[in-house]
Amino acid sequence: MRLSQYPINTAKETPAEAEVLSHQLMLRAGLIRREAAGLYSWLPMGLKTLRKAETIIREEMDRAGALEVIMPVFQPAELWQESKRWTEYGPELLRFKDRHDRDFVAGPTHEEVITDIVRRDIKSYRQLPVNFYQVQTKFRDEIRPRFGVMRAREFIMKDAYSFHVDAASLQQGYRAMYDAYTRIFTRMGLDFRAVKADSGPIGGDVSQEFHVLAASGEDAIVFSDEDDYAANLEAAAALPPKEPRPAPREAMAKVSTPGARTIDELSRMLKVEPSRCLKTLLVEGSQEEDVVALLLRGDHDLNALKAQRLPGVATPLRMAGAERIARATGAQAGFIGPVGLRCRMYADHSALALADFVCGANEKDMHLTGVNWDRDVAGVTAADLRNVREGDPSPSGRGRLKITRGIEVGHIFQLGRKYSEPLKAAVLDESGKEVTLLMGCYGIGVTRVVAAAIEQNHDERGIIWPEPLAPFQVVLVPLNLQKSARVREVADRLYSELTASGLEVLYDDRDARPGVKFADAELLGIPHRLVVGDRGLEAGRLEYRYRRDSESTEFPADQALDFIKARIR
RNA sequence: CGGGGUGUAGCUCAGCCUGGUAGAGCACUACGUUCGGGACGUAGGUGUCGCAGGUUCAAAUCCUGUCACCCCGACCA
Repeated sequence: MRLSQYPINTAKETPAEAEVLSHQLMLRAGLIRREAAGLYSWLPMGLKTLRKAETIIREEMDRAGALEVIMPVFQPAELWQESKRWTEYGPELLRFKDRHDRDFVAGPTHEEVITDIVRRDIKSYRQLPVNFYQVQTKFRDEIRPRFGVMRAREFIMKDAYSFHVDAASLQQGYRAMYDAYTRIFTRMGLDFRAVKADSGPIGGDVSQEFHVLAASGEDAIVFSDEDDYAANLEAAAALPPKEPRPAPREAMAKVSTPGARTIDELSRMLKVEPSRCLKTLLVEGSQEEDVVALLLRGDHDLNALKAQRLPGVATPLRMAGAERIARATGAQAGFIGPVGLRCRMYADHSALALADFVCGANEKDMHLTGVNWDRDVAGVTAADLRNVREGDPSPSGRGRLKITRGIEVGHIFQLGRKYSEPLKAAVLDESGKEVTLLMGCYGIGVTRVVAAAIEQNHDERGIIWPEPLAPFQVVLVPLNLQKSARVREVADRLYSELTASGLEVLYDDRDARPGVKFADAELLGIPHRLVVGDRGLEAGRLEYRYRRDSESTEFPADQALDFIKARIR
């Protein structure tokens, strides 16, 4: 492609709307253009990369035996009513009516539609297992779209759905997708990790996420330093401490702690480590006006997902308001404690291992010291309530946990009968008996992958595309092209040769100064740069530089094709 | 949705407090010089000052409303 015929608009300045690096670079490089909150156009250079990602995904899905389909973006409400998600999904589901006043949704995902297709077309176990996939625009009316294409409202997803007669087949299909995803992200040249996940609103039993590792990632992921255990922080189990709880030594005493509303303030005022204080959080119960107390060590954080799974706790988790707290305890937040509290109480395993601890006295400006379980507090249920921390023992039993950050680019689920049951997708088995199908679903955020690739691969000059995703493999930079007949002749010939040999070459034949061309080549992140200049040609040499390198190398001009080919991939 | 903030040229922003001719840099067009790391000169085009109402002789500027967008918290590929 000749750059003179390829309108690109690179910017030196960072647009004010962009917060994260990938977003800034995508705008500066002219890959995308924002149309409205969370809605983006993909311009030619950006689309080239997007298509490369799609191609890798298609090849690997096809290789895994999945069949490509396209389903409608807009879906009839009836299907969503049948699966109950019409009411369960919430405001993220964009709903609208057509001219006949019929209800529709803009598809955020396609479990309902694919299940509808399968229940009508698949009648026999002999047609199973089967896996359908599509690469398609999805719409989720995110409360707050941000980070550009990373969390947009409209985005492109590869979604796949597999159907099975029995659990063994489902596991096999799931495993095949796990392997396909591993190949996909490996081929894309990304540093990624598969982690145990929470299933969220899609539902189901088993699920794993694929994360591209990047310091700016939105998710915390944890892994063992000794085996292959890895999980999303929100799904990582915190093991109970091994050491038995020490015996009580102190008597319980009430102390005045004016204004000490946080663990930090309390810890400073009483000169007690946060780990010896008890944090008491009141959350709304599932019954009207009910509250539930969650008890944690002062230095630990509540894990909302774990908490909202407990019996009696409202879903989604909501902290109790000031009025409810006052009604339940007679005090205000900051001075709550389990002693004498009469609501349902769950205590984290580590909190239960404390002896002689400090907690709120359910009285303004008062705390209790020397508090002990059983002796002073009764009726507490043990539970895993907290987020794990770096250094905690791994739930796998081997090693300690490390924490890093990741961008979720893929998610695979074993859904079981969550959709096939309500939508009545069943086939006859070999004995002529009707069996409800088991289902798996598998998603990749294609547009997000592109952003994640940049988030993981950039420097102060711009994008550094992993080669499989780069819009062009080679950027050909002639210097003083307009004046030097020799440069033009060599560059034109090189361009023809390289292109004819199947390489994707971006030929910067603009009438621009060298600095401009170099800067754009680096911002755009083209992996291989070939410079043609009079200075080198005097000695019969060309100059080559790999985008990640800081130094250039020279080589004989007549060996360009071999030289480049040896360095591709 | 709650809290904070911003809307002025394609982009980054100044001007607003204290009302009186709408600006700078980048980008864009033409010409000339320059040409191995984001050049320079000359000339040029570019605006519903987010929108609507109000106050005033006069509003980018003051007042009211409204819309959009961005940032911080609960969701997801």
